[in-house]
Amino acid sequence: MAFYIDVIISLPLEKLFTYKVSSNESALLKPGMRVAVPFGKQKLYTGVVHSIHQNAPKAYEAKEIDQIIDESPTVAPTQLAHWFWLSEYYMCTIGEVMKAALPSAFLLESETVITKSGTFTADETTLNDGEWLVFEALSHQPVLKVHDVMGIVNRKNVLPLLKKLLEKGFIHIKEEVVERYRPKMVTYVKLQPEYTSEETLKQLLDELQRAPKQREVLMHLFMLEASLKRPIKQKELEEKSGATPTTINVLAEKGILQKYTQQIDRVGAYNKETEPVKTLTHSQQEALDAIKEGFAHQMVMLLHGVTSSGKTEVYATLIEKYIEKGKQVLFLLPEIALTTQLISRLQNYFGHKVSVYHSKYSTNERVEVYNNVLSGAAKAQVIIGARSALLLPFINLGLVVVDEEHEPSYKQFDPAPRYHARDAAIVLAKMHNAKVLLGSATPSLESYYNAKSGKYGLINLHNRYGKALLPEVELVDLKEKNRKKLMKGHFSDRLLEEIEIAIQKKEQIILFQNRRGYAPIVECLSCGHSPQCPNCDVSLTLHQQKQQLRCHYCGYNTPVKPTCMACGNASLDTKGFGTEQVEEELHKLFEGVSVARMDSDATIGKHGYEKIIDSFESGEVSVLVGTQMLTKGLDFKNVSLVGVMNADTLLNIPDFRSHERAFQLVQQVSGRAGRAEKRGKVIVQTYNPYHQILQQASLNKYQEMYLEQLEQRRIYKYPPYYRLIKITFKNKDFNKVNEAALWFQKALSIQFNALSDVEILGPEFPPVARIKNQYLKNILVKVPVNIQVQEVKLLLKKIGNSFNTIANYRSVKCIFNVDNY
DNA sequence: AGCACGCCGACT
DNA sequence: GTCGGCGTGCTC
Repeated sequence: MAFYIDVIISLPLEKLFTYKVSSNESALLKPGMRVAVPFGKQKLYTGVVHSIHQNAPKAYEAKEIDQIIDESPTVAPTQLAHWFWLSEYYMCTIGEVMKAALPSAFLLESETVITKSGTFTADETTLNDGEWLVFEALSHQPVLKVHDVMGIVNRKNVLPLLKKLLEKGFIHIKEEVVERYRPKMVTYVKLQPEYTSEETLKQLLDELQRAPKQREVLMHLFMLEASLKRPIKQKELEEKSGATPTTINVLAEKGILQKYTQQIDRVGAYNKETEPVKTLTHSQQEALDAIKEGFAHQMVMLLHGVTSSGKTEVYATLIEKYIEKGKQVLFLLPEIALTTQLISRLQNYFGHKVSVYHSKYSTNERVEVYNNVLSGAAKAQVIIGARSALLLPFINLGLVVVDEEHEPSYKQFDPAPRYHARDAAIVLAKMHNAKVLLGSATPSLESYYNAKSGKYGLINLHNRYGKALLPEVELVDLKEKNRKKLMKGHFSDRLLEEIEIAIQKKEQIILFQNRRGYAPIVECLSCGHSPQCPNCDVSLTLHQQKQQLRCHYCGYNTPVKPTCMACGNASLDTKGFGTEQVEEELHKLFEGVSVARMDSDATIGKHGYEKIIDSFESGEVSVLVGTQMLTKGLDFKNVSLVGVMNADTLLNIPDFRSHERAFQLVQQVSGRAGRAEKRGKVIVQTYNPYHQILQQASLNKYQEMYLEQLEQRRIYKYPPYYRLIKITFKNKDFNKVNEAALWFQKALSIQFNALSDVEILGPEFPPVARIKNQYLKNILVKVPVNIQVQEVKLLLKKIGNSFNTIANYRSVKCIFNVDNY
């Protein structure tokens, strides 16, 4: 009896691959285990077992697997099912899901290793230059990797060269699989037991009279042991005593010191005291009770709670209940780096039961969290994480909390799978029979609609915590202020007055401008030329501090020149403004007031944000200027004024959600003002003070906004009435993109003639039609909710497949983006 | 995706 | 004349 397994390989390929296994192996294997399999000519890849069966493939002879990697499954059964849902719903391959879900250390790939042939009799004169160089290199180092060879001959395509060398018998080539996860080991030092008595010790120190350095090391070791009363790391000892590793090694060799290593968790355990969750206020308790009651007959609950209403405590109390039941809890956040405050609050409550997971973690750190979740370890009972935490191997999920449910960063855009973490979490929860709590001060239209239509439960929490009042929002008409000459730079008199007041009261200020750099456009007043990115269809943004012109799409940059590059005149001007300019104007207008800037330019490194946040929190900085990232979950007690420098940039984004987003953004930034007893003040500068959305945002009229926007969505055929699938075509050749997109559109309209309710828009160029030298064109497919999207997707796939068979379009990338919002 | 096979231009 | 470019096809 022959046994076979179907295997997922982390490549963008539709199919599963079938391999032969022995009956012994088939007994050992379970779905979700990793196997190393030969794939293609020689490479070994990591595959995940999908199923074990006895159906021999008919069209080909199955290869045998190389080896079984796992003793128990790396992918949990529910997780595997969820992978398939993701790949189907978001129209990507199962391999792409696998690649996203497994930490890269789990994905072993073989590497070609080149060694010198031991018994060569070949004639060296038969070698050409490149071959000679490689051969030479091998006499200096025992092994070479393909990558090294590329460096040596300074060429990319080196495989033919290696093949020649192999044929001539100069080298050996073999494939090696390396385990990439390395447990973190730390070396400790201690005194050998025989020297621990006072007598022997004294004797020892005397003996070392003539080795002062070694003696010094020992003295420091005693001191450290006495003061710290715990094992001493070799690193610590080196630092404290100023000794080199050699000195310590000598002592170890002499049998005086003993070195030993221990495995260390990278994801540090939280070892501070925890404290009980704060007692809930009356309205918080009410909300919590309603949520619990709702969960009795509803899987998803939406908590609509104004900023500062204390949603976190409600979450925490609920989470506690699920921990007590021994369930795993997933807490999703939009962008982890900015939410250190929330994380530390939750860690404060749940201590070592909390693990954090996000994309800034190294692959080794990820492996540890992954394994902890898979084994159901206590320290990973509560997972706080961004989008990708959803892909962890939960085995016993009880609750998912999605905080700031409306945040667009929950949707993954670039590499497939292009999933929405909130939606995918709901599906995952369903598979686990778990509950989902969505929370937001400004719920997304889709979620609110689902709540209103009874698909989700809806809970309102409309009292701010304590006595805090909602801030007063004032809309300032920039048109009028300009006319009356009441502007100083980009500041209106009203904003300046309020800043003055706040500074005098020693209160803090946040200014919001959703654009980085100094100015988005540099323009020559003589000839009208403005510097463009050579790789993208955008103007270069001026960054005054770095004296650079930068492209925000591809990272291209060039030094600022004092004169126009086209006509040579020194008549350069800027258009528009960014955070840098706001910062600069502030310095001029308020001398001696400390200003900090928070945007992705100012926050380099893993802890860049924290530094800025800390200095603002401590009161060191009085004014914080920043982009989007300011709106996310930051709580500052002493902020009394929030200024939105220019709200129009939010309204003019060409997207069907721009109004909803503008409302959310104004509301969210407003929420930063006046958290404690003081009533905050928000100044929104705009050229359209009578714009509905700004009016609604300033008066806190969510309901009104919701109904109005919903009506717009109905009229213009957008979610929640229609589902959207965006198809993007991408190629470096402008004409090819055009032709390909047009072909696809034609094929679509033929297919959907019968189902005339499906709408096809485009092909159209996006606002930025070329990025990194790739031209882009989009087709938007709108599917009314009464039509099965699944069928539409199948049709799209079919068209996509025939598209790929057309030689001329083959090089054009065709990307499906389901729910592209 | 990656990699091999296969057919055309710029160098010895 | 070869080396090496990238278009085409396949991977169990």
